[in-house]
Amino acid sequence: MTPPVPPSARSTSKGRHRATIADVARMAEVAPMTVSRVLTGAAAVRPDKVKRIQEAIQLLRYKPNETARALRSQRSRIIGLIVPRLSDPFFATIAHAVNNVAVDNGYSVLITTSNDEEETEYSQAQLMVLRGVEGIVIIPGAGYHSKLNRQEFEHICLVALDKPIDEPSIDSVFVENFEGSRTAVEHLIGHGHQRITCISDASDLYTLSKRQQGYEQAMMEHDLKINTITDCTAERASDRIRQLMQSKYAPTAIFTTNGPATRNVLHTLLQLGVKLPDDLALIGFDDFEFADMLQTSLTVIRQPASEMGRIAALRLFEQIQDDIEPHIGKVITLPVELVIRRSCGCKPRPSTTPRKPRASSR
Amino acid sequence: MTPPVPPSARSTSKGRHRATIADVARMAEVAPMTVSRVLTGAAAVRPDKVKRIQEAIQLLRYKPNETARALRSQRSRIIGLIVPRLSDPFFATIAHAVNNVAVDNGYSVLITTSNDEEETEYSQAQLMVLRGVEGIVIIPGAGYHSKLNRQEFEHICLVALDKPIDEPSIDSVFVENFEGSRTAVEHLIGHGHQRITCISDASDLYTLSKRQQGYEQAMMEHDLKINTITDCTAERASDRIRQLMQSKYAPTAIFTTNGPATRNVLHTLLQLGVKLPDDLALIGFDDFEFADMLQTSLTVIRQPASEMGRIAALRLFEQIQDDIEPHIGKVITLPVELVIRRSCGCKPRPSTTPRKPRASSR
DNA sequence: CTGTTAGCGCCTTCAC
DNA sequence: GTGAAGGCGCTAACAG
Repeated sequence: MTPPVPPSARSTSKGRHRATIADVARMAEVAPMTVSRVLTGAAAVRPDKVKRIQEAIQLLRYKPNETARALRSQRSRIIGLIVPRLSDPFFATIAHAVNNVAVDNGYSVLITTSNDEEETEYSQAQLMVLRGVEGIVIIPGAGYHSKLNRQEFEHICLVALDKPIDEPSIDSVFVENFEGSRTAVEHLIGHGHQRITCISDASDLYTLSKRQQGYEQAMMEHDLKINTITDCTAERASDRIRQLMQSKYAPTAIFTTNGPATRNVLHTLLQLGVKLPDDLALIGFDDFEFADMLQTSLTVIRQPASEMGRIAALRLFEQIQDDIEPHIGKVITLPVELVIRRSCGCKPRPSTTPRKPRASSR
Repeated sequence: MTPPVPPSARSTSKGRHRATIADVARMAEVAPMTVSRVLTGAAAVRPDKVKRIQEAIQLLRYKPNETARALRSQRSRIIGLIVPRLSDPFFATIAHAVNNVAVDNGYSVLITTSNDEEETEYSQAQLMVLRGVEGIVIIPGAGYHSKLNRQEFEHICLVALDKPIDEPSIDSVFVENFEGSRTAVEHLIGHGHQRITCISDASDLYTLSKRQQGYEQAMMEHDLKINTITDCTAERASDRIRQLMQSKYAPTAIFTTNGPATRNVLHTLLQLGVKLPDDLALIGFDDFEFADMLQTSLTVIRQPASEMGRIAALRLFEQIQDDIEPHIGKVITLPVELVIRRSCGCKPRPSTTPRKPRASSR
C-alpha cells in the first residue's frame, strides 16, 4: 500500500516535493481557497466539501507550509532567544522554561548563544529579525552595553532578562540582586561575623555591582568595614584568596556574588585546607546542583531560574498578543531565596531532608 | 538627519514596514533582479550600478527578508535541534556546541525540548519540518522508541545523538558506553574490589543497558559475581541503597551508570555516613561540575559533551551540503575518558592541579 | 551584463 | 458559501 503521489510531485535529489494546498484542492475538486478556509477555520464551508477536503488531506499527507504562511501573514509564530552560553546551567534552565512557554502558545524558538560577544549578540539579533521572529527574549552578555537599544529594534517586541539593556523603555525581568545580597550578608552578620569580604569574578557588571551594593548596604548599616574584591577570576582566584587569607585583615566570612566566583573561591579554599564553616563562613549568590553535597554543604541565595524564563516569555507574549507598541519599560523583579545549609555556620536541622538544588521546570 | 522613509512605507500598529528589494531597485534605478544579484553575488554587475545599489541599501537600511528567501529558494538556512531537557547540563552543553557550528555555517537553530515525551518530540519534529528546517539533530528522549523513523522523515537530514533512533539508516553519534564502563569497572577491580554493584536509575534504556553490559563484561572476565540494580530513582534510591549496604553481600565498590544515578547514590551515602573511598569506592559515568569538590572528589567517566554536539552538527551539514540522499546510517562513536580523582581509591597526585570538570566550549 | 516573466505556497480581497 | 485574482518578498530561468 504505497501512498499516493501528489499530482505536483517532482523528483529531486532530496525526494518528492510535499503536497501543496493546490494538490488538495484538485483532489477534492474545490478551490484552494476553500481548503485554506477548512484549515484555518476562517469561514464556514459546506460539510460535504469539508469531508472531501479532509479525505484529500489525509491521502496526500498534506501539511501546510509554515514558511509560506509566515510570508503571507507576516506572522512567523517564532520567537527568538539569545543567551550568553548554554553551557551555563542557569541560562540553560531559563532557556528550557522559555521554550515551554513558547510551545504552550504554539510558537517555536529560534535560539542562539552570544558567547558574551557584543557583535555576535547584535548580528544574531538582527538575523532573527530578518527571519521574522515576532519577539526576542534576551539575556544580554556581560562586559558591554547591548546594541539592542538601537533604532532598528525599536519596533520589535523585546524582553531583557537578568540584566538590563541600556534603554529604559524595554521590558525587563530581574531578580532581587540587592535585597538578596543584603539578606545573605545580614545572615552572616547574625552569626557574629564582623570581617566579611565580598568577592566577585569581574564578569557581569550589572548583577555583580547590584550584589556588591547589597553587601555594602548591610555592612554600612552595621558599621562594618567594607572589603570588596572584584577581580577573582579563575586565573587570579588562587593568588587573590591566598593573599586575602594571609593578610592581617583576613575575613571570618566571605560572600561571593555569583556562581563562578563561588566556584573559584571554593577551589582555592579546598587547596588551602580551609574548613567551612569553622575556619571561615561562606554564602554564595546563585544555587547549583551538588551545592548540598560539597565537603560542607553551601548556603546560597537561590535565583528562580525557571521562573525567570517563564515570566520573561509570558511578558513577551503579552506584547505580541496585545499588538501594543512594545516598549513600555515594564520591570518585573522576582524574589530570591536564602537557602540555609552548612557553610554559613548554621547547624543542620536533624529531621529535615536536605534542600535540593535548583529543580528543573515541568 | 532622519532616515528616509521607503517609498513603500505604510504605517501599522507596529510601525513602518521595512524596505523591500523593490524599493532599493527603484531608488537605484535598476531592476530588482540586479539588486538581488548584488546581494547574493550570483552574477557580476557593472561597478557603477553596484555603487548606486549599495548607496540605496544604506540609505533605506535595506535588509533582505529571510522568510521570502527561504520560500523562494527552498533553503531556510535553519537546522532543528531537539533535546529532552535543557535543564540538564549535559544536553545543554551539546546544544551550545551545535549552535556554534550552525552559526559558523551561517545557519540558525530552531530548538525545542521534548521533555522525554514521545508525542512532544514527534509533533515538534514535524513542526520543524513544516517550518522548513534543512535538517535535525535529535537527542531522542528516554523510555520510548522515537517516531522519527517514520516515513515522513525519510527525506530529511537527520542525525541522532547519544541514543539511536530505531532505524538503521539514520546517522548517529554515540560515545563508547560499553568500553567506558568496562574501563571504569576494571579500574575498580584493579583496586582489589570483588563485590562491585552496578546501579542505574531506570531512565534511558539504551545508554544504561550498554553501560550495564560493559560492567558485566568486566565482571565476567574476572569471574566476579554480577549485581545490577536498575531502579535507583530519586524516590527509591534511599531505600535501595540502605538495603544494599546492609545485606550480607554489601559491595565494596559501586559503579553508577549516569549522572542522576550518581547523584541519588551519593546523596544516600552521605546520609548513611559512608565515607568514600575508605568505606566504599565509587565511579560514576558522566562528569559534572563540582565533581572535583565533593566531600570526596569523584572519579568519573567523562563524556565529550561539547564534541558530541559539534560532530553531530558537522555531520548534519555534510548531509545538507552534499545534497545526498540523507540516510546513510553512518555511526560515529566518540571515546570517553576515565578521570581519576579520589572516590575510586586512588591517591591524589600531589603536584598536579585537580582535573576540572567539563569545560564549556569556545 | 541586465531586465522580464513567473511563481515558491499561502491567504487577503473582492466579487458572485 | 465559494471562487478568481493578486501579491507577501524574493530569485530561477530565460531572454536579450
